[in-house]
Amino acid sequence: MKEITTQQQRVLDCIQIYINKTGFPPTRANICKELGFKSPNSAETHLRALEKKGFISIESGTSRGISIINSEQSDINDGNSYPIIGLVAAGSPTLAAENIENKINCPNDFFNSDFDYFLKVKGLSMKDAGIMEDDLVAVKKTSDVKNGDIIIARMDDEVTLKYFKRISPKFVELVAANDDFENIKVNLEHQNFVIEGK
Amino acid sequence: MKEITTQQQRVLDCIQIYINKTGFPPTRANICKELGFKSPNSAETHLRALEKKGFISIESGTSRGISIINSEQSDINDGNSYPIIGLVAAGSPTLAAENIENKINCPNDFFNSDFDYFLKVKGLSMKDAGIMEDDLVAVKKTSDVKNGDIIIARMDDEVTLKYFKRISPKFVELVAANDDFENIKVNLEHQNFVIEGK
DNA sequence: TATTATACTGTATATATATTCAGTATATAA
DNA sequence: TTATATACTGAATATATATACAGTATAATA
Repeated sequence: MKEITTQQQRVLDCIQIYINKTGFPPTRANICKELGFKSPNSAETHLRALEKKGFISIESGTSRGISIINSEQSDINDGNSYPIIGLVAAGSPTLAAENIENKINCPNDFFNSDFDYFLKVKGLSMKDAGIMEDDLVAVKKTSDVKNGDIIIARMDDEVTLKYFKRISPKFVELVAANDDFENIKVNLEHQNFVIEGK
Repeated sequence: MKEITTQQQRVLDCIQIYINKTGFPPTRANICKELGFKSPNSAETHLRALEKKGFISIESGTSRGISIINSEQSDINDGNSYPIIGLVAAGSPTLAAENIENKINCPNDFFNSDFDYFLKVKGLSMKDAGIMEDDLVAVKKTSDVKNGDIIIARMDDEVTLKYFKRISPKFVELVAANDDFENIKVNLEHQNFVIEGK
């Protein structure tokens, strides 16, 4: 996705607003009126540029045949959509937009409601807790965890989903809910997150 | 909102599907092609009827100027949205549209994927299984259950969420995951459903 | 019985709309 | 310096599209 100019952004916003307001995309003339252009070709060239850069797609020969490609771009978080994040590879920043696989739309008064995003599970270390590969877990960003919580733990550059067990003020054990996996004892120099299960 | 005929419903569905697929509403000709009509006026008259009944609004003189008024009404299950159903009152039909509280939108390749709807939990009888009040459980319509499954059971006019335990070919015990609740032994004259967790 | 709503085919047409062509101007990159 | 991208005006045109008009037929109302 290439850079977008301020004018192109205005046109893109205009399209989104028009769709939100009317239910269907604008014509070239509509865009001109909204943004004060005096020639339909002004809109046309902007649309071509936006299409070339991948922000919209234009159905040729079709009136109002504009559709916005990446809805994430124009996504205002209204509290009902949560990002789904794949378990990231070594060292990657967790919440960088690149790792967002998808968005899930939830009425936010359901579930226990207090979570920030979904995480897609890789591996079967939590099998016996009913959490399987590719399941989604609702994750809340926090470091306030207690024994028995299922947590997302990051150690150096590895991310895992385990039960939390504090052994001493300085040591913590991460317990897998699958006998095939070993438990891990760790010192305390990592971030971690609480979780609500699938 | 007046009654809708089956043909008008087909047209309404067609509009919704077209919008989902393309991002903009169909023309009269588009509708004709989708539904096999041979005259644009067939679509036109249905659109007028739908407008008169309040299902859509039509912007006069505007190409593709159709917008659907109550998006709940025209909801086709495209595989990505599941109804959320409140625990119904005594004896009510479970899947009647009236009981659908809301819809949740999920990419259907997530979760264990094989379920039909969400059910909102009332009461705390499954507390110790991590299922709290107002949680959503993913429910699959089936009667093929085995011991240890968490099931939705209907007995006469009561709906409950319990562990399933078969005692004998004729008797079944419903076990609550909360010591404050009593287990229930039942004979076999009820429907039941399997479940996937919170 | 007459009327109204539904459910179409078929034709015709005014106009809404996309889209091209011809310019002007500015800034940035090769 | 010669492109290339951006950012417009203004006019022209082919066509996509809404929409009216003329029919036919069936079922439900009044």
